[in-house]
Amino acid sequence: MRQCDSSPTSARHMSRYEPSVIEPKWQNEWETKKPFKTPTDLAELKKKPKYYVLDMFPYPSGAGLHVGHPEGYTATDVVARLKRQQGFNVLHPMGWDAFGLPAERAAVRDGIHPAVITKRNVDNFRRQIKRLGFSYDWDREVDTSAADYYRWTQWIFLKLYEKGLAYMAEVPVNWGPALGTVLANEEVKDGKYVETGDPVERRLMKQWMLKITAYGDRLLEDLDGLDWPEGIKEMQRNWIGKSEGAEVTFQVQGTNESFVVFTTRPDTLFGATYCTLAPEHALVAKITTPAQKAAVDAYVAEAKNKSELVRKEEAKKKTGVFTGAHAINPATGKPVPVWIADYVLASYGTGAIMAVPAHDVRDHEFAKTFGLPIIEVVQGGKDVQAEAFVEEGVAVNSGQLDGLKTLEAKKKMTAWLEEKGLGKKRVQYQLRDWLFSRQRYWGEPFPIIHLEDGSIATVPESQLPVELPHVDEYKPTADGRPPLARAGDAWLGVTLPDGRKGVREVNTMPQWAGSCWYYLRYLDAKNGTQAWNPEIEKYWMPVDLYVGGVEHAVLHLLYARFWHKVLFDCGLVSTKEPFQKLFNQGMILAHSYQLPMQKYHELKDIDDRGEEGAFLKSTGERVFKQIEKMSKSRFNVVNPDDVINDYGADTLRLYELFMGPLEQVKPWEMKNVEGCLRFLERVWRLCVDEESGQPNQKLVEAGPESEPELNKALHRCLQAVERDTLAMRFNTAISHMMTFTNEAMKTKTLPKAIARTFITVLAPYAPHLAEELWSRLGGEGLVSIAPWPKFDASLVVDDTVTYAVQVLGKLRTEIQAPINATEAEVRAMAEADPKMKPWLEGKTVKKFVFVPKRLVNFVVG
RNA sequence: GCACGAGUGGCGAAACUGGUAGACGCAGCGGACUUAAAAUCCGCAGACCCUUCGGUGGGUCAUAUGGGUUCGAGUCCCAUCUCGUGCACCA
Repeated sequence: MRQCDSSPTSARHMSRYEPSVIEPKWQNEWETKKPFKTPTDLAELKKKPKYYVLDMFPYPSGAGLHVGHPEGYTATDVVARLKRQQGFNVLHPMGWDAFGLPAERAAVRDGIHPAVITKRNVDNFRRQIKRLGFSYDWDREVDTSAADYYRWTQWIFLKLYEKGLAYMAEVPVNWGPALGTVLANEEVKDGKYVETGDPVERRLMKQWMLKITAYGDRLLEDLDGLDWPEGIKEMQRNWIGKSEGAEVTFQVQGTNESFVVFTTRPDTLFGATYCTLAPEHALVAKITTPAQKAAVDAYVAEAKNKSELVRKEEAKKKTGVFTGAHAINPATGKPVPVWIADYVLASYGTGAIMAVPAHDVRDHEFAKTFGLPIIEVVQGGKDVQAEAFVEEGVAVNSGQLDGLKTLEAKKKMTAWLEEKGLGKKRVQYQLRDWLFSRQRYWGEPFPIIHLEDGSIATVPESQLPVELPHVDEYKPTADGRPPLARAGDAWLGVTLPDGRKGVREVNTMPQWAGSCWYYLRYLDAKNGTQAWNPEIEKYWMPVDLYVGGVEHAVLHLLYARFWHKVLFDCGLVSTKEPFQKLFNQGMILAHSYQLPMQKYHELKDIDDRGEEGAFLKSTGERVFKQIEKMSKSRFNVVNPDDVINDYGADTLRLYELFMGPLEQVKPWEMKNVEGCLRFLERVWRLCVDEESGQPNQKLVEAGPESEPELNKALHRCLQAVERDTLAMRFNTAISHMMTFTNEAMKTKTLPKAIARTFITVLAPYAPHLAEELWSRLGGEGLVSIAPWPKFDASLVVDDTVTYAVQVLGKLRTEIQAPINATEAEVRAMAEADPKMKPWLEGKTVKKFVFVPKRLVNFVVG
């Protein structure tokens, strides 16, 4: 840790680099002069090109920030500052995803209103974030739990409802009888509530659903035009899970009953030797023969009770029971047995499959287990009795399909099925409709009224918001209705203008709702009459750069895209996609110290002797040192407040980015933070004489050409920083600034023009230090909005370059050659080099490789 | 099991479309300044071997492992191992 000379009498003290003095000073200056305030006037805006840089806004938890949060925020801030200096109107806002479960739990526990808890947390988050000196336009701050925000969330819900995309359905939810409430999936493990161990059951409840499946195709197709990491796009594609195939109807032998299966391989219908229904399938009870009833009932009951864990463990072995019934294979006309098995999922497809053991791994295992026939219908594999052949091939044993390749066989069979009325083409998605209601207090109320006659009325737009009512407690009611049911009749009861009476919806929306459109509210955050002004929306959208954690790869990004497309269809936004470029930062890990018995210890209790190992100070016991995700329970959370107290915000910002590539997972090393501080101190000393506090005597009023070599280094630095920053390679951008500083240390004089230009370049990364030096060096106004310097292309190239001279690909010597030397000239120089003599003497050069400005290679015989 | 990503000095990492591997920083070592230390400044630094009075000169091996393509591979291809992340019988 840094040793500070705190003696007030020391002259040095007053003139050394003191982040704790200059950082609040400049933050104050920015706060009052508002250089980062983005114009709201459209005419004003249109004078400049736009750039919208967005951070995924945080959920303000009670724990406060850890150093992982500001990693992405620092990256976007550097880009925002650079773009601003380059003359763009930059939109760079911050806000709070403020509804959510933790605040509600705390409210139930302590009897405090969740709004109070949330405000406390937001205030703390804002304070911590402000200490890093980010250039947010704080006048656009949004809070999803504020009534003037969720008013518009409700308004968008009405749009969804009007388009028929919101509907109510009976769906299974996690019901905790002991708590009288519905639980989130994350609160349930092994069929028990994680906190108390009370059992949780699946129960059907009437819930609001959003028809995201109606947008499945567009959500899939429009991924192609986005500048997103390929991995994230792939995860979304898998999540949507589009597969094309056919539905086939099977008649149950000797009855009027039939069932429909979904298959992606209609070409293998001739090989379907049995069918399998999910245990939950409605037909199971009807077709089971009396002889099999006991066994089937037992299996169904067991499957119902099987916990997730048990099913995972048993995933390898196939279980199932014969129903006693047979179905007719429509292709062969022959009866095949109908089984039930829990490897068939009720929730996917039709809950029934035709089993083709020869060409499906799972069906093959099942057939082997129960001795069912395996018939090859696609040629190309090995022995299908031993192993399923799942690839494409040529149809055999398939009547009219014989000899066709898989693709044609699929088409022909589908056409045949359609012609005979036995089936049809079908596209199946894994994507399900979105369960959109929660039985919670701390969320957006639905603008919905349930009328006495059972119909649904919406609250008119003019009467929004439907505000959260006051309730005596934030728990469900005694009879298990959501907390909003505790609100009095004054809130619950509604009489429409036409005299009809009804009751308000008591469910609330999920946390995702607010985050689905916050990027639009930032555009026009103060608008009291519209969610946003359409002209302003046209100017700013789409988001040019969106940075956040990979954990939101699927849900948040898919839900937001869905809403955006609906808004697009309503003519309310001008782009079909909200986020043009997406970048995921990697997680920051930290060392943790753990005794063999799993107990974690804080760093302050540890004696870390490096290679020797780490030991517990109190007992001398050896502890394991490991690198893990930061978490409270591992005692390895690094708080940015502490880092700022010890090193300053500029050092923290720099280290966040210098650690390594932004997208990579990497460990926090306190030791390396010091290196960043040292760099900033060097920059300080370059400009300020620590003895006197006056500008360093090295600084001269001369022009940049008085130190030509340094000027070249400056322009090289300029070029590299601009290029690397815009490519989001911040770590190398910083290293180039370090290299320039090292050069500047060596020269006799430092022309002020050079120093000022360098400070302008440093400004996006270490803005407080840059402002202070800028003002001390007589810069005009704030460096944060000073124009970005242009590098001189003629200065970044040397007149001579170093050529590597290789023989058979191995480096033998180096030579200097003029930048535009010809191949023949360079070859002659290389051959003339005395060091080359032993390598070339008596050899014939079979080939000569010349790579301009880089190397030559003699291929000798 | 499947999908995706990643393996480079003691450590975090650089290396543009195949072209001098290890920039920059941390830790380390030597020197200067100092009564001394810290800080600072200057310098050294992949491993091994030969050579030299020497801080000289030179060579070999090195980017997880084994092959391949190429004048030339950290980078491209094949196989294997390890780690991380996501998904979990999706018909």
